[in-house]
Amino acid sequence: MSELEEEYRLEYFEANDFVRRECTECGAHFWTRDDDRTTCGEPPCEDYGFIDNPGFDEEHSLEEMREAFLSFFEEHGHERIDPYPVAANRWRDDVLLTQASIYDFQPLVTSGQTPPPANPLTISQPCIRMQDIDNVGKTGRHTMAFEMMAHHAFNTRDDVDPDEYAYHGEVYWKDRTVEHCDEFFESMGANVAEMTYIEDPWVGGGNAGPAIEVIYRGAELATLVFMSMEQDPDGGYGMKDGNRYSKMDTYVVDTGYGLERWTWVSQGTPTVYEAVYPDMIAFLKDNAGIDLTEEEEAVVHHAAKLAGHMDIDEAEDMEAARDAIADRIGVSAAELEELMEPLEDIYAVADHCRTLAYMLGDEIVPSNVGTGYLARMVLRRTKRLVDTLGVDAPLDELVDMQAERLGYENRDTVRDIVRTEVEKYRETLERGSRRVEQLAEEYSQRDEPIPTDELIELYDSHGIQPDMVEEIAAEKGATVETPDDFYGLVAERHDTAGGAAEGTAEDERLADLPGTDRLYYEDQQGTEFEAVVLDVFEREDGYNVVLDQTMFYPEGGGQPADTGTLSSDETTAEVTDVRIEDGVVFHRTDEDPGKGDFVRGQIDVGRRRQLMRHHTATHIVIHAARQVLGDHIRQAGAQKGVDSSRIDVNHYDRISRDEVKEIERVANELVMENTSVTQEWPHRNEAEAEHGFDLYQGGIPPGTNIRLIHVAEDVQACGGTHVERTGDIGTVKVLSTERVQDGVERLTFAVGEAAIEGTQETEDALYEAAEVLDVSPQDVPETAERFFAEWKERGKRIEDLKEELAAARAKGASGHPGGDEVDVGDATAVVQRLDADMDELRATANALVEEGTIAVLGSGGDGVPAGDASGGSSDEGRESDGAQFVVAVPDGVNVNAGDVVGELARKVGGGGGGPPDFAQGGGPDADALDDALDDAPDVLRQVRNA
RNA sequence: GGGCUCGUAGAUCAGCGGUAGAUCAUCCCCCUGGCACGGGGAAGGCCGCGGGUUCAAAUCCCGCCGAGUCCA
Repeated sequence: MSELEEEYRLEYFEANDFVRRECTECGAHFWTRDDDRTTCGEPPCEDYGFIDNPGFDEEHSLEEMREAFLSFFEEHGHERIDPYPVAANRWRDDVLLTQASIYDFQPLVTSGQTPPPANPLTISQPCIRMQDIDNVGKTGRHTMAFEMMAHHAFNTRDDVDPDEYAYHGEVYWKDRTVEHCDEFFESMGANVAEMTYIEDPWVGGGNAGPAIEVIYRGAELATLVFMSMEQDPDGGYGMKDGNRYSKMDTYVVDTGYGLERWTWVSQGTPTVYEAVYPDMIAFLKDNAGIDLTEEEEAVVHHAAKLAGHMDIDEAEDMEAARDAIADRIGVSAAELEELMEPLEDIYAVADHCRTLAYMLGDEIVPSNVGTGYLARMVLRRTKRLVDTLGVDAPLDELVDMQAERLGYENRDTVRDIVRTEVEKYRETLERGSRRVEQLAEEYSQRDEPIPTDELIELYDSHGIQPDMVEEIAAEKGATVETPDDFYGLVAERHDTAGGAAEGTAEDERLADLPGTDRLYYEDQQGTEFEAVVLDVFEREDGYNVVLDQTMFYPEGGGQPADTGTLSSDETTAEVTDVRIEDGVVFHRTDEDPGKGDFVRGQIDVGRRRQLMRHHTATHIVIHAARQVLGDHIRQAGAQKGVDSSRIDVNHYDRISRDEVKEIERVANELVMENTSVTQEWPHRNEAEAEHGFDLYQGGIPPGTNIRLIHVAEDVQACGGTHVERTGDIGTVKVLSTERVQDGVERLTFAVGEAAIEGTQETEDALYEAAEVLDVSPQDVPETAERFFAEWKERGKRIEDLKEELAAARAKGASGHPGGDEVDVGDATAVVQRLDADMDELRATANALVEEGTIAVLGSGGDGVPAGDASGGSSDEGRESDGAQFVVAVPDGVNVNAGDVVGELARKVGGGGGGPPDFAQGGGPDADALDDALDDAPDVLRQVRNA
């Protein structure tokens, strides 16, 4: 059936008397030494056979197992490699977390562009698989964090050019891989006669190949993948994903041995967790006060054994599985649940804490983006579990237990981050529950369930899970119906089609061009050069010029392109932009310098110098930020400029003013030391071995050799141009900090002249403010504070006075002067023009109503003279800002104030309205104000009659 | 990177075009032998900032700043 069948006929199998069988249960093909075997051995075809019956010579801890594996492969010609971080986005941009050891070598090594750090190699790689999060603790075998033990060999076919790839020839392939695996497990004391090798072709990430699952006593101990094909519509192999594949020039041995699995198998405990985290589980049980009787212990043990070999990979099967298990043990499902749930939570907590230790230990900073978001999710979930269990140890302590076990050195920072995060979560929960309580009260009063869209809103915008809503709502007597497809509905809200980027096709002439010689690396200070024009491409707004060599730096690594000129004997062309594609540098010019001609290149020195200063300064600022804020500081993005540059760094808190000052101090210290800035091109594996992945602050360059820039003890892989000595930077000034995402802080800074200018600008603002206040700059804060306080006080005083004035006016008005008193049926009204602002009008109207009269007040302006005290604009006086009315009606008088205002406002070309007892309005035509007021008595009577 | 929500009194929030409010906290008074409670009153607001629309903006629209949250 499989087109790969031939691939599995290994000499090793033949030589060792293996037979190929088809599983009578699932139909899979497998290889075994046991002639009588009929099934493949993998659950559900067969039960776990190692629980209470350890599968190896002796019990081993995780540490012992790891060492046994690594030293076995060392003894068999492999070099032991240090693990990579779990944050895979440190060396690749297509994934967030390391999910397998092969991730360490994708895509540059597996494609042959970069040599592996050793060949063959063996490694113990910490991995995190978030997709298993719901199963952790429940199935007995799923963990989110695990170590993948592996041996890898990177091969190229003999018939390819030895120089085409970064490694050449075959190290070993399928036979040796299976042999190693077989021998390793035999050396651990496994009974190899019980082992089966299942044929299970592998497909993933555009690659594919034959693969073998290694099964022992029902447990999958290893997967041996032979990555050798790539997706190709015309390929000769059809794989299970429905695509066609063809053979590649490179072929890679990718093995994965689950360290936790075989530690478990060696111990034969009911669950993997008890084998892997015995200490932490004991601690948590003790802390949560879980003390089972012997009888209960027996039930749990029995249930765990059953759960282990039931196929419950999906969370929704969980309940059915639990029922079935309860049935088989002979207890009620409810009893079993009560017994099992706390234990499951404890298992999950232990696993999650290890996950967090990996993430935070590898310097992931919690945030609402990227890996930081994943870390936050895990942390919050763990916190919920810990609270449910009633464990009173703080979470940072629990995570620290794992961080200590894993040997991390930044444990204090990790604890600090956990504490900060827990506090943030507490605040979110508090905010959230207040919100839910309110909603719950509202809906319980109306006797309605809380609607689904409210639920979605609560989750999507406020991070509150439906089960939490249910809990709080129940307390308030409200009901909630969470739809089954809740998370689907949330996803729908996010369903917006993203536009696909359009690719641009380049001329085929391009392919023939040689890579441009880049003089800016040889001589970073150089500004003039001579070159031959190899080709010129006409573009809409100019020309793309390709030279044999250039000193122009193309945009890259956050450093903008150089500008300048290319001149021949006849013309001088302005270079406005420079780009690099596949090693070819394109100079965008306004004129055609002529193909085949000699040109003299001249780059804009001032611009370049400033860019170089900023680039070197970027390294210095990162370095300083690291020293001040902690080792977790890492560049999350950068943009250099002429006037200022910015870098984004991961940090779990806002950067305080004091920290900014300290960063400036440390940075400028480096500048004043005036140490030389050096570059080197070491082999990447040596560079990585010596400096680690922190080299790659600004992205991962391909190639065997990489360029390193040293500034004092700071080392970064970097393709940019730099000054010769740190003193050339002059000075570094941090202009501002902003929070660009949660967990990502942006530092904007300037160097050299730009730093001085930046400081001067700030000073100017201060001096101007000082001048306005007529005090010395030092006194500005205090004075501003005093003025602001006085200003507020005056505002209040004016309010009070207006009210007093209004009351006095009202009294006066009823004694006639200033206003006309009109009889409107059984009430009297005062109609009055009063050029004052709205507040004053309202106050007066209120005072009149107090006196028992209807108030109809009109204003043609606020009565304040045009302009202000400094009044310069007397040329036109002040344009009238229109007419305003306030109409107020006392209780019990049958006049609708809104109608009156509406009618009056219409006469001045505007509108108005308001409640029946107090309405406001106005219009632009102030000249018609008096006429409108004259008509007011009629309007009042009309409205009354209506 | 994208979506959504929120910035109003010291705190928590209501108001969502028409006179800025409630509760708690604060201060004063009453009740009591004293305290808690209770009752009465007062003080406390650039309604985040800046534009726009409108006769009128806390309220509608746009931009910025700040905070939160979900997804990749």
